[in-house]
Amino acid sequence: MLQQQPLTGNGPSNGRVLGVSGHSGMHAHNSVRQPSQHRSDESGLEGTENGHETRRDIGDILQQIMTITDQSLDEAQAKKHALNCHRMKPALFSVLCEIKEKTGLSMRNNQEEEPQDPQLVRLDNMLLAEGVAGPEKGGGAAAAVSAATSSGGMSPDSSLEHSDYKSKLSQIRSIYHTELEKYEQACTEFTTHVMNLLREQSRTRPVTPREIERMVAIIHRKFSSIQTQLKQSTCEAVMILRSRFLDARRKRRNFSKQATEVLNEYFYSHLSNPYPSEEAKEELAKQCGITVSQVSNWFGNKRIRYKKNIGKFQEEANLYAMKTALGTRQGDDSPHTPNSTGSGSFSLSGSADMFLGVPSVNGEQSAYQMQSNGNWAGRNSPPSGTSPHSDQSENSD
DNA sequence: GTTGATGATTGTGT
DNA sequence: ACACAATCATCAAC
Repeated sequence: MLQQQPLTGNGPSNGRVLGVSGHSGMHAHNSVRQPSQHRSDESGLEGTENGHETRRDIGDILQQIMTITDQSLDEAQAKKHALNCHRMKPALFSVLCEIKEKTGLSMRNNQEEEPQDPQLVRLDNMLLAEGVAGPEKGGGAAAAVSAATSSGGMSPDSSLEHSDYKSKLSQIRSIYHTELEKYEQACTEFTTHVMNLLREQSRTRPVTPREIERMVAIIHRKFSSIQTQLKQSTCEAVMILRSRFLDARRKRRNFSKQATEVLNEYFYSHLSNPYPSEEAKEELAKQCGITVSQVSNWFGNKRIRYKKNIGKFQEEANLYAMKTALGTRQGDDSPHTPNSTGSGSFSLSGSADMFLGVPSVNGEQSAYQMQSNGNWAGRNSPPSGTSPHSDQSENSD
């Protein structure tokens, strides 16, 4: 790039070689003019000096630029001013522009506007959904809470947990916003600083608006990657919080005694085919104050556990069979039962009654409720269509 | 603290 | 989509 010119050590008298007025360029080590050269043969760019002279002149300027950082602030400022006023400056500037154009093109190809990072979009969406990002006091948190608890019955202390959750969430939220603000502020400050620098530099070297733009974009990219990290850790914090407070599995609540009773009554009174239809599930859910999916879960668990250890459930089965039998004889004293036993074309005859007189504990007696393969009889028929609640008067009141 | 009960989740099969 | 089976995580009694 820059070829160092041989220094002649000719002394301060050559200081005005740059044609710089006043005090600048007076130092010996900056004077590179050869004594053998005559000013008269100068031609070249301005047409007043010859080629040799011009080249050396350029060399002088470049040399001065190179050494400008070694000088004191005042000296450097003075030199800068001198350089700006130098007659060669426009020419040098245009050369620099040309070089820049060439290198700039290759750089530009490398980094055209990249598509938005999908991960960042996901993070943003999540933070928005959780109520961390987005408008203040948004319904996000509440929505998240309700979404998380929709699968389970609202327990009495749920509101207390929610307030705890909310306070923790808002804590995260405020930290997130503070940090974000800090980053943004730092980004703005740094951008301004860099832009000022570039503007300053544009006096001595070509700095295109596009270059400034690119520099700003680079800065923003860097800062946004930091912001992404912030978002990521915020998301993690929210997830942990959620799992801690809202995971239904963690906050399992036993169903009320009454609800369990209703479910058990249905189960044992439909033991031959304990697969409630969708409507029956809805009805049971309503009666128990739980969701349909909880009813499904309960029946799923009950079937499997009953099947695994019929003996253990024998007593319970007898109890509910008795209840059901009593209920049918004396009228319905258990208003919550699906009450399918009354005209049970299918249920009672095949289930509840039998328990009253089948004491065998090892479970073999139940083979006639279940098929030999362990499946319930009727399981293969369409579950909902053949549901034993066909005759039940669900809206008994 | 241990243990059995229980509601929920997950993976698999149909 | 639903059921089953295994498993997890919590509750509740001791």
